Amino acid sequence: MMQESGTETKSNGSTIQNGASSGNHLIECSLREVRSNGETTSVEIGAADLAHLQQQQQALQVARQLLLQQQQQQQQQQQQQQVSGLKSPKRNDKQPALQVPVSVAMMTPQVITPQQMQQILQQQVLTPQQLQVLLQQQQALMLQQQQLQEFYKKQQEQLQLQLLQQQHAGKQPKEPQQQQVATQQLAFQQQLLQMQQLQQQHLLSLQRQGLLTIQPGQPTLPLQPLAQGMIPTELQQLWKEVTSSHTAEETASNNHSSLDLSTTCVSSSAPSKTSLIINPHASTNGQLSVHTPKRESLSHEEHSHSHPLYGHGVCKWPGCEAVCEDFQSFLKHLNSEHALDDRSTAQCRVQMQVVQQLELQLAKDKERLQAMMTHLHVKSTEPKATPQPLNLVSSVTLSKTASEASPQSLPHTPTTPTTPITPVTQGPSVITPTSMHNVGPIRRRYSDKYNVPISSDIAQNQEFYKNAEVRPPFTYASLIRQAILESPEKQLTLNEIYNWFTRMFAYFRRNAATWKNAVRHNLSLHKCFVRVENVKGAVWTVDEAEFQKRRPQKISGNPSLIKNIQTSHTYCSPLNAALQASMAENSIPLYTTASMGNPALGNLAIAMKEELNGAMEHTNSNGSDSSPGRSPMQAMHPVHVKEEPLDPDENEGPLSLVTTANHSPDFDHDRDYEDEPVNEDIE
DNA sequence: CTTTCTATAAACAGTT
DNA sequence: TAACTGTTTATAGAAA
Repeated sequence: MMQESGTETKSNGSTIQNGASSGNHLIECSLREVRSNGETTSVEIGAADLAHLQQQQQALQVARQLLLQQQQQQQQQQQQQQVSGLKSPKRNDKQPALQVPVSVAMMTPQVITPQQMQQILQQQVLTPQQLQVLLQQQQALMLQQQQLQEFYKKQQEQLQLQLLQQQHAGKQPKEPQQQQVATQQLAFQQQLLQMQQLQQQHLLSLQRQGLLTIQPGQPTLPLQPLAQGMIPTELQQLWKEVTSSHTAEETASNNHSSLDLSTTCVSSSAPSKTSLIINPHASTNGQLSVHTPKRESLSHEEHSHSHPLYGHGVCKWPGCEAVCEDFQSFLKHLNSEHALDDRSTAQCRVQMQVVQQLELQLAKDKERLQAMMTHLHVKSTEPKATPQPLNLVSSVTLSKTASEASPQSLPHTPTTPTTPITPVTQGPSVITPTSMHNVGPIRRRYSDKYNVPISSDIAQNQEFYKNAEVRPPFTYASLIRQAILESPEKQLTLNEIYNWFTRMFAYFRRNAATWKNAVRHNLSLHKCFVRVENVKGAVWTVDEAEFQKRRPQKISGNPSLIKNIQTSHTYCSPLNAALQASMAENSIPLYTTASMGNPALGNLAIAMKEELNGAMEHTNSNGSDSSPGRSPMQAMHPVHVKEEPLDPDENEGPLSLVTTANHSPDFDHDRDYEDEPVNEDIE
């Protein structure tokens, strides 16, 4: 395995070196060159950055190990739950006649097969209780942020008024007023601090539960950037404004501690002590403040927020919005309408994906910010994330070689897989694994994804596939074809195909021997792949007609998924509403940065719609019928989504359609974010 | 139960 | 010679 990646870098290294010998400015162009060659590498990294990168890597490794441990725990729990029903997976011959399920053997720490990893990644199994808790936490935090914003605005108005009054009334009554102002100011600041703490805690808990991995780039102090990232930038700026302006006017006469506070807060998301000590309010209710977030201070309408699913007399359950006069009726409503059933479960799943997507987004933006700051302040070039064989996980898999293996594989800038990470499941598994998404036998059959065309799926979930080591739900043949068709010339060498795989899918960054063999095997086996002798050697092309011949076998997603969707497909509309609502009211306001234009969220929605839609079509055509007629989903998509406005080049289309003359080398679609080419060394 | 498709593993030969 | 590329065979699981 290491061997494999070693050889890979070797072959890549040669091309890089060619570039390197050409001049000193290579760094700024090497990326492009390399990419256009279809090479995947990050050798263009400056030697000065190695230390930094290694730090990052170590941090990530720690995070990953943590994650793996949790996943193992989860795995074990699941296995305990389903010991009986286990289909013994593959390679039973290696097992003694006892018929010990292979998975039991895999419970051994540090030993996780790729299949298991993948399965773990895809399962997303949570107990409803956990889901509830997580979602509540999340929503509570968001509510708090909103509250704080509102509160802050009010306070700022008040402040302005008072300042004006002061100016008009002369300086006599200065003291009491100013003290009042200062007190309010402090209260506000303290709330912000508390919120930060809460967010930190929340993030930490997410991390612990495996929903979030530690971001690279903050090897030493993960907390600080995390907290910063969680604060809406607007809010932060406002805060800064007010503190600076206020202190500017005030410090002359008044030596209140607001200055210290503000500076400490702004510069480093302050430790809790300072705020608690300084703030008089904190001293009164400080003991509780950490765990019961500053509700007291928000006095008004606090009841309405005592439950994250209840606000403004409306049930906040995604897609519900039922009006509840008081909290009691809300509780009643909650218990009756949102009890634990398929529907709620499905909604939870959606919500979880929303949250995960948001977290992924957040991680990206933080990374981006980090890169920007790094670029502006330090000279460092933070060469982001050229997809690189991520040996971390695989080395963990290798258990023993892990410790020594990773350090030497230098420029891994691990892109962070944050999306589908399964937290530890615990408690009664009311939801059987089979009722959840993507659970299957360890060796899952990955035929082409039901109905969802490969190119659109890849395009839409590009980030996901790049970062999460999840096996793409397409056959090797489909993937190879996609790789070839994406290339400008519609032809690729074997090595270029390899590189496409590793570039596009984190999953293919390990076990190279296996999948490369499979790729070769597929190329040889399928008539649709034609080998063409070229000047430089041989390239592979696609015989589309042949490929289409082989097409009829395109069905089937995961049966469990479909079953699950089917049971809940009548709720598609609410789900969708929930998704949109979530994005509208929660996420978007938080992302005031460049990520606004980022299609990731929209893509999620689309992908999920497709998922639902595809599954439904499948079930409908399956004859299972059951009055599919008035599914809300069909109202939304009367016809199956062949439309695919996002990507014209589609499977079914003739090859000529696929030609994208404007397609610059095969990675212009990476624009979305991916690998910050921060390499511009302007010195 | 059979067939087909796919994944995986591996042997092997030719080429670089 | 070793690594890469390409072909072929065998086996097994999944799905139709």
